Amino acid sequence: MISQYEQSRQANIEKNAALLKSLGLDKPAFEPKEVLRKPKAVPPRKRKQSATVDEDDEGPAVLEEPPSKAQRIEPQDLKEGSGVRRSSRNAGKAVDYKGEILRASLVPLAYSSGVKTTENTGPLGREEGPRKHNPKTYGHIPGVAVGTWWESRQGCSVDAIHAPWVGGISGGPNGAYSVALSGGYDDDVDLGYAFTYTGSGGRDLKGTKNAPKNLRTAPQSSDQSFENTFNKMLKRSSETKKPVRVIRGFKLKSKYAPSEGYRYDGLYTVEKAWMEKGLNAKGYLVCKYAFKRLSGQAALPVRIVDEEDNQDPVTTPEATSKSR
DNA sequence: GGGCCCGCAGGG
DNA sequence: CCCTGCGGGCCC
Repeated sequence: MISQYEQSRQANIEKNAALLKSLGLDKPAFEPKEVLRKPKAVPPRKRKQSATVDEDDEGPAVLEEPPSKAQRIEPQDLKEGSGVRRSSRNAGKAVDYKGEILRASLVPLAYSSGVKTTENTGPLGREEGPRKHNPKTYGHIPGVAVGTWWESRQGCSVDAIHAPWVGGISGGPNGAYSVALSGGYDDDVDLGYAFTYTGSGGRDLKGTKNAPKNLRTAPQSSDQSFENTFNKMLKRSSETKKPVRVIRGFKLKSKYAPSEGYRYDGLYTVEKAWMEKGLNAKGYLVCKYAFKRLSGQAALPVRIVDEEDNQDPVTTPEATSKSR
């Protein structure tokens, strides 16, 4: 039987999906010529028109794509790995179990997740060190290709793709610079080329005086609003239509989520901002946004969860079996 | 698995 | 300085 939570979730997902459809975002606005079979000379023109880097345009962001065939990963590997997706910072920690299998099949995993380049490794060969670029800019970051993958949010920050280590939204007066999709809200819909996103705020991070929490994330405990700094920035994005960098994380429940770590998925615009009842016990209001992927970017890798079921609103295997 | 605490980057 | 936030490590 279906839990109450799951029921509400499905209902919200349907509403979000309907909204995307009403905006014409239920299917790609373009035929993914991105799915290049053979790397016949990448048309140099298309990068210029849409995936444009705002104002400054030094070093056209590399839009080269990872080998497309490598998008598949062994289904059994994925299954094995699904229990140990904890961002793989297992160094020095019990390394036994399935983690090793993950490690062993690093190549297909890397492709499914994105590509790790030398550009995003710090001086120690890790995801740390000083920034070379300013994250407070709109559009691509020079030298960071769509599909670039990091083990943790720190790497995204160092490479100026998404500055905050925790926060989902980064931005300024003319709109958001970047957002992170990391499964914080279970009723967001992800179609890859479009998705719905939930704003921030309305969570009780500090607890009470007697029971201080000092958390970084927490359940919804009040309404969100567009007065919230970050929600305001995203709303602004829907007006200015400035491109927003998007990263997807391993916690996201979507077939477009990397199996581990975080991946840069390129530029999107915010097509609409609205409010609705969120997925929480009291039905607190949340700010929602519809994102649309700009054309002419490298194809998104797709997780093969099941040979059959590769439908759109994907729930992870464990999510379906678990009730709340 | 869940709970807790922490550093950190950003915005005001 | 203050506050926040779709992390992450650790301990149980």
